[in-house]
Amino acid sequence: MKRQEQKEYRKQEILYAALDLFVKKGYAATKITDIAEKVSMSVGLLFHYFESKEKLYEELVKMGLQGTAYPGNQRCEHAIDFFEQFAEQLFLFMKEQLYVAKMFVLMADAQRSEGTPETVKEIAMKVNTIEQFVPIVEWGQKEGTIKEGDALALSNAFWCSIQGIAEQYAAHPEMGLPKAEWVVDIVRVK
Amino acid sequence: MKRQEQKEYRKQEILYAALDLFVKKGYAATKITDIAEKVSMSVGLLFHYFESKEKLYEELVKMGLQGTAYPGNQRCEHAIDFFEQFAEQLFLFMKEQLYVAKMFVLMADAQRSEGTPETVKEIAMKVNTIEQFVPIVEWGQKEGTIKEGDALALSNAFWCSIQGIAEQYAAHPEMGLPKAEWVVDIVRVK
DNA sequence: ATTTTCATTGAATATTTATTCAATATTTTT
DNA sequence: AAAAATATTGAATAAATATTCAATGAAAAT
Repeated sequence: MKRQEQKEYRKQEILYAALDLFVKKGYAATKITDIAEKVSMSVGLLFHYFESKEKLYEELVKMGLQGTAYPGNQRCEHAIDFFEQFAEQLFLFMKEQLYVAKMFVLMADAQRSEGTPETVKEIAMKVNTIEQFVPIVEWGQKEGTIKEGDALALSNAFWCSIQGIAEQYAAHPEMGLPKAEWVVDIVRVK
Repeated sequence: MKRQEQKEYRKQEILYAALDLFVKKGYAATKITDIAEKVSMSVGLLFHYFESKEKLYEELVKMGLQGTAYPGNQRCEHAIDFFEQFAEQLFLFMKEQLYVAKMFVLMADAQRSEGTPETVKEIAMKVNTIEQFVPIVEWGQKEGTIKEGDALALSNAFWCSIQGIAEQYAAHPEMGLPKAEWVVDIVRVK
C-alpha cells in the first residue's frame, strides 16, 4: 500500500508548488511546465495526477475552502477582543506556515479576478468574508469598544487591510508581519 | 491636424481599456482580443497603435510612473498629519477618478508579480513605496504623534492596508472607500 | 479630381502553451 | 521469476493566443 501514499504525497507536492506559483505569478501566467519543473517531474506525469490546469486550480481552491476554518472562535468578552484574537491567530498561522498566507491570497484572487474559471470561482465564493464581521462590529459599537461609523465599511477596511498585508507577506515573507494590534486599531475606538 | 489628435485619443482609449482589464483579470489572462473588443476595434488596428501586448503594458506602467506624483506634499505640523493628508488625498483622487485606483493596483502588481516582463518590471520598480514613509514615522515617534515600534514595519502595515483597500475599490467601487482616518489609526499613537 | 497618406479590417500565420500518447522503467502481485 | 499494474518520460498533437499582412475605405494634400 505504499503506492497510494506515494501518490498522495506527490499530489500534495504539486499542489503546493502550484499554490506558490499561482500566488507569485497568477494563475494565467503560470505555465504547466513551470509547475512540473518546480517539482522536478515531466509534464506528462503531472497530467497523470491532474487532468488539467483548471482542475488543479480547483483542487487548490477546495483545499483553501476547507483549511480556512478561520480562527477566533474563542469566547470573547468584548467585540474588540474578537478582532484582536482573529488577527493575532491569523498572523500566527501565517508565520508558522507560509502556505496559509499563500492560500489566503489565492482565495481572494480566485474570488476577485475576472480571469478565474467559472467553476473555480463558484467554489471560491463559498468562503464568506466581510459580511461575517458586520454583526461583531455592531455589537462592539453598542458596547463602546469599536469606533462609530458604517459597520460594513469598517469591516471592509479591516478585512482589506488584512488582505493587503497577507499579499505582501506571501510575496515577501522576509519582511515579516506587523503587530496584530496595529491593524485592529482600524476598528478600535479611540 | 485632426489625424494626430484622433490617433492620440484612440491610443488613450486602448490604454484605459487595457488598464481596466489588466486590473480585473491580470496581464496574462487578458487577451488582445479582449482589449480590442472593449474598444470596438479590430485586433489589426490595435497592433497599428501598439506593437505588442507587452509594449502596451509598458506604456501603461510609464503612465503610472508619471501620474503618480503622490499627494501629500503640503507642509504638515505633525508627522501624523502627513499620513492623514496622504490617505485623504489619495482616497479623494480615487473617488474622483477610478483610474487612479486602477493604476495604483496595476503598479503594485507590476512590481510584485513574477509574471511581469522584465522590461516592464524595471520601470515599475522606479516608484518608491514603503521606504518613503520611514523617516516620517520616525519623526512622528520622536514627536509622539505616531505609535512606537519598528518604523519600517509600521510603514509597511500602513502601506499594505492602503494597497488592500485600493485593490478592493478598483474591483468593486460600488462598495466605496473607508474613512481615511480609520486607516491612519494604524500608525497613530493611542 | 487625383494622388497620397493613414485608418481599418479580418483572415492567415506564427508562437506559445496545454494536453495526449506510445514507449519504457519501476514497483507490486502472483 | 513472470505477469500485472503503475509511474515516468518527452516528443507529438491540439488548442489558444499573439502578431502579420494584403486588401479596402476614408480622409488629407496636391
